[in-house]
Amino acid sequence: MSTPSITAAAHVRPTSATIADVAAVAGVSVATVSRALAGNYPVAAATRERVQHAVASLNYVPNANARALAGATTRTVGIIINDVADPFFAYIARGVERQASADGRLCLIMATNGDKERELALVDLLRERRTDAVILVGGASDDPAYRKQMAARARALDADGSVLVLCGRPSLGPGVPTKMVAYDNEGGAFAMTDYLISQGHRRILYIGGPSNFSTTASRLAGFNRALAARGIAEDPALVQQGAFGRPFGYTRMKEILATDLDFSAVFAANDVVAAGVLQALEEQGLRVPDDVSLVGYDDVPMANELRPRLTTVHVPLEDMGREAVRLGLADFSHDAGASSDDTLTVGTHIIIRDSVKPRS
Amino acid sequence: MSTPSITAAAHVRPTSATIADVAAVAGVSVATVSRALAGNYPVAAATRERVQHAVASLNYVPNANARALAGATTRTVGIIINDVADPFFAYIARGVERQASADGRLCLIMATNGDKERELALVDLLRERRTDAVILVGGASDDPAYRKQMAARARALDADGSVLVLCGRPSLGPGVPTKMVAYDNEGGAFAMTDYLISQGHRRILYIGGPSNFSTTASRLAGFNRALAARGIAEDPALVQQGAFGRPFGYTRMKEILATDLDFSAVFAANDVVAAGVLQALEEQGLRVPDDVSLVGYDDVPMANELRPRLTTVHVPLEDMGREAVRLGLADFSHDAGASSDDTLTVGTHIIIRDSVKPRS
DNA sequence: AAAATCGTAGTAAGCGGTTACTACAAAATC
DNA sequence: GATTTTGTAGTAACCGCTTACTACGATTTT
Repeated sequence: MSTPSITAAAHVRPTSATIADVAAVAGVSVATVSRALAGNYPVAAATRERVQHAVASLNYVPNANARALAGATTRTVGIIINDVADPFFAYIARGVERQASADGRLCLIMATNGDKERELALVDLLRERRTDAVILVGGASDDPAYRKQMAARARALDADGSVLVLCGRPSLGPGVPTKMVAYDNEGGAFAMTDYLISQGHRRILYIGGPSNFSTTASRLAGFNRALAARGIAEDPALVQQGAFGRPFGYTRMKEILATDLDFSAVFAANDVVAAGVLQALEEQGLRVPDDVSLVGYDDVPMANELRPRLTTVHVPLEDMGREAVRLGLADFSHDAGASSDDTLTVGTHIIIRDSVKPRS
Repeated sequence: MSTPSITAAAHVRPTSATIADVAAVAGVSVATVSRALAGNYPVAAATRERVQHAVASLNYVPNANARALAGATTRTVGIIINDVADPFFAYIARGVERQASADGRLCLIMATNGDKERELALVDLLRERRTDAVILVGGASDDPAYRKQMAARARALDADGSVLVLCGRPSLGPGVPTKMVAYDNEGGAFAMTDYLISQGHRRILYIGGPSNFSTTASRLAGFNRALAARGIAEDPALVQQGAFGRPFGYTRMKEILATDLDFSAVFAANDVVAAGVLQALEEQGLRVPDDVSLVGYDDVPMANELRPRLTTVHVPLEDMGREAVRLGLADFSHDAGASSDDTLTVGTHIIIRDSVKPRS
């Protein structure tokens, strides 16, 4: 780097100017510097100016770690998602970052890649950081052992004066101290399925999403409820679970096309799966929507770039992220007494584009 | 939350167990607890076990802020990007998160939304946090005042024992202590332009990217060099700068189509702009690639979902993020003496898909 | 003019860790 | 048996800030 040390010099970690240095230069006490900078205590104008000069001349910035240790907050929120580059998570993360930033917070982000053990470990890492809130995003496993462990962490965070916010995932059970921002997975799936049925489709293939995963379960529940409401029997062959992700949609659709399964529409568990399904269909010479209708879920930007443009369920991802932060920081807000609600549900609605046609 | 306080109770900030609590429970000194946990100093097996029991029973996790204050590192890297949800940045961020995580670091992420004042402020915020490295991603303004200010921050970070890593943006000048991971913008644009020319295109419209922005400048330079190499004169009317982003591509293309400008191919400054251009072309009844050829830059996943699938320049975004972290943490690695190189350039190459046809 | 009030600034006790230095049995060496 | 070495563990001094408490000259009040 810029300052090559003399060969014989012992390794000395370079350190920045401290508040004591500023105090020395300004000729005041450290308390005065702290106050001049914080502005929460009267300091004479002339003194304040001397301090500011010293700060500038030393290129001083306060040490946030020391500040966090002495003060009451780290001014940080943590967010745990599946994958930083997956648009579903990225849009929620954008909302989190924007709201956190608006609240003067910085944002620690980390990815689990779908590994629930790792998720637990990451929550612990965030607990070490003493973040003001930790936000857990996206569907969760329903494994009881895992749920128990996560509940324990929720209690620990609560005891530490932090909050665990669940964003788009189910409750950890009654009495477990968490806040939640939920969205209507079941209702969105119901509405979409009902729409497909209204277009004359009766054999609808539901594809994607891990089984025993909260998001999948809700969407599937809405799907089945819509079927039942219209008096259509469930057919296990028409429900193909497995994973989220484009490759899954592509591969599983290919496999199905190799069988003689009969269906006129496909409900993909999310838009990304739908993209994979679309490719498989295309490669088989099947046209969407003329030969088969296709819908997705989430309404990520890609849905609008696919051809045909994908009919899907809109989920206000960025808003969810914002709300998660609001909920998490509610205790820090001005009127600390005001008890905000602990859970908030955002709505979903279907967006009709070009990928569905009435069954001929 | 879970433990509603009794109405009259004074507000007491809940605090977590400390190392002193653990020491008391285990019946040892705090030093012993610290050592048992760090494992960098011999502790009798029996003692270690008592400590571990105490830790478990108290649900103790060490306070990372205190640790950072007393120790030498925060085990954190900071990354500053334009937009969390933009795939270009999201993929780089994914690389950063993954490598940081592999190195036992957490990742502070923040977005500038393209505001360079904000970018400067964010670097200061990161300096306060004493992160091990701060990574600045994406093209930068060439405004001299801005560059001067950023250079000052690079020096400050260096003096603090941190590093400023520039990822995909030009140097701040000789002597400014930074590390860099660069990619060959100029070369990629040259190769792509040359390819278009080889397909018979001579009037190529270059569209998108802010002027006086490093990324645009390099891509445009490659574009012009390819033209020159083939003896084609530059035509100012064929260079349409302005911004990145889908809306810009759409709007500007619409405007151009309202004129009688002649061109047979469009080189969009990036894939997202290309998506907007594609829509404008479509709406005008122009078919790609039959009526006009279209190419992009970056090779984000969306490029492969467009129809026609977009021919574009591949940039190894995730790798760039990983390398930025490697470079930034190089001083922390095992053999601290080994001076790794301060700058690294990753290659780009063109990906031929379906959006270009030879000019008829 | 004495007393009370006000505006400013300093002193020092934490916050929760790490680690250099010291202490002291038990084991090894002479 | 006396001395040195070794293995463990304790003491206490930081790291860089915030803030309760104290101090004190200048105004006001009585």
